[in-house]
Amino acid sequence: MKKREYNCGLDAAVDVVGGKWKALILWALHAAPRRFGDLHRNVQGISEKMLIQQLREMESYGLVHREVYHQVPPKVEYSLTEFGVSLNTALIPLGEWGERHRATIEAIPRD
Amino acid sequence: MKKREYNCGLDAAVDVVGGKWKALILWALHAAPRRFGDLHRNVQGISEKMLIQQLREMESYGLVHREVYHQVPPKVEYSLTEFGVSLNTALIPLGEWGERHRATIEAIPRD
DNA sequence: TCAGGTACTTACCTTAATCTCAGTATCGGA
DNA sequence: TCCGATACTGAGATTAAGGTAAGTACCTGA
Repeated sequence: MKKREYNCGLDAAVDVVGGKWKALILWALHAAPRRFGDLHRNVQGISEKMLIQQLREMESYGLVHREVYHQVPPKVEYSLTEFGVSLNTALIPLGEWGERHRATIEAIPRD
Repeated sequence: MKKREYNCGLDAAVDVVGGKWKALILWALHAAPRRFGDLHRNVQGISEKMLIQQLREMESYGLVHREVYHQVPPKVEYSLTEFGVSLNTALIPLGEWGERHRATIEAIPRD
């Protein structure tokens, strides 16, 4: 996130959820809390570094809660806060749109 | 857009609408077709180069229609296609979420 | 003592996104 | 002939995002 002032709500929302991974991570957390390794397996293609970086950012935004269990080997669970749930809910129609038009989107030529 | 294959609909949608400007341009077009200069004035902070670049991209995705009027000085109008309208509609809840939590989002510390 | 499992952390590098700023094309009218 | 209006276009630089690979820390149980 770069800006502090926005022209409209969508501007602000895209700034929060933009980037390659945030929406996917949010999505992966929608059903239940997940451990770090679990998320790593679930969000395909993400590196450990990126995963943590994004989780930390979202934690600082108040979207995600981080729960540490003091065990060895360590266990850390991530879950959505209420704020995170509300964002996830707002993303549902966009996800459905993407699902509905997936073939079209994948067929768009790029170079 | 970089990818050709997605894990879920949201993944695809974020790839389409991601970046700093696309959602805002889409939004600016929701009410009516607009001329280039009009858009430029309406999407605050965007440079001419970025505006065209994004419009062309969205045109190639089939989201935006470009209508040229052969006049001097030139007149070009951009409007949403049906596909663009459907995406815009899917973005409404996200826009509302951003509006509702705008103050919270603006208050997030960044560095 | 030492390997194993989990969750990070760090340094460094590559690529992609965005910005700045100057320039082009067209034609009607002063 | 030259200016103004509009819609671009391009070079070059800067900034941000993302990736790779190796290393750390902890305790447990063999």
